[in-house]
Amino acid sequence: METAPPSLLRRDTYLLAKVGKAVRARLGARMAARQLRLWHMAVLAALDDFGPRSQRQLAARLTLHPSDVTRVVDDLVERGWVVRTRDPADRRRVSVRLTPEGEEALRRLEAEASAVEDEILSPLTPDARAELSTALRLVFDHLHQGSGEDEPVP
Amino acid sequence: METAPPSLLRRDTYLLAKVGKAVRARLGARMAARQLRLWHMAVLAALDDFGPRSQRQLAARLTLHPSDVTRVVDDLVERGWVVRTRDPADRRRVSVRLTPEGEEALRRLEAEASAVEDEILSPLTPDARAELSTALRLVFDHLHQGSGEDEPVP
DNA sequence: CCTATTTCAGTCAAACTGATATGC
DNA sequence: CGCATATCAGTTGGACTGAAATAG
Repeated sequence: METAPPSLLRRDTYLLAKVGKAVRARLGARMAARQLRLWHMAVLAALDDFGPRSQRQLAARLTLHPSDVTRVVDDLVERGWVVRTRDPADRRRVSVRLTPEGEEALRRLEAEASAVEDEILSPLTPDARAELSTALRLVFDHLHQGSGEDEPVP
Repeated sequence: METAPPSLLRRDTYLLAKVGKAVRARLGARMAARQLRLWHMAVLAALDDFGPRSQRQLAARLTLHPSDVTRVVDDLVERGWVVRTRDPADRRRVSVRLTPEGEEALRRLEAEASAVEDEILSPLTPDARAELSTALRLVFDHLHQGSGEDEPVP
């Protein structure tokens, strides 16, 4: 491959954007091989972590639009990986619950994610990889605090 | 904001994808305020680094589709930031050259990129930031070697 | 009445595909 | 003729918007 412009290669913004995109592309390709997308795994993971949730809550947790949660859950229901039930306490809400088959599917998808992770991060020593991990987590957490120019902090 | 599923937060793939997306979104928003997109800056940077190039070469350097290079260069010509000339040696090629105004524009865009970089990476110490930078570069370079299953290497 | 949740239909930009015209 | 380059038109999947239907 022709090398990219050096002035861009020196920019962490460029590298972060490109590496992030590559991660999405590689994991996305593995999901696509199973006729799935990344959001399917995210929804399964959320249900596994949090237990049954309404679609509205899933949307908030995953920063996914509610109208898209509907479609993703449609697919998961069709595969028998989750079940929808009306919440009796508040019949507007649709509670989504993971099935045992859904758990198994999630385990397989997590193995794919681990494989991509190992592949992408293979040039790093274990130490460097651990430091990258903590740095990314710091940066990620910072994104969702009032730090940006958009949200005021109480 | 509601916190994301812990099992995803532990994944470097998730963090990389999300941070990368945030970088693109923030820088993209600043570019949009100038009626530009990220590719406009990338093309300017490539011309500044490499000197005049054909559109085909720009596409290869930036991993951008040739048909999209045409449109991006259209915009840049309209602003007087680049000029198109037929290559006399091979009249199929369109040589694109940066103008002085284009250089000035690039300097301004680079300042925006630096601002986003500082904002995003602000939770890191200078040492941690330097290590992140080298780690990202290692990972990025590794992406474009035969390691992936997608790209054949000549 | 007003708000919350889900769902559906439509929009919009980004990335890619295909076809064409031109020149090597 | 084959192949490369640039351009144009069209397609596709992702993320968002707006409105309707139902329930609190």
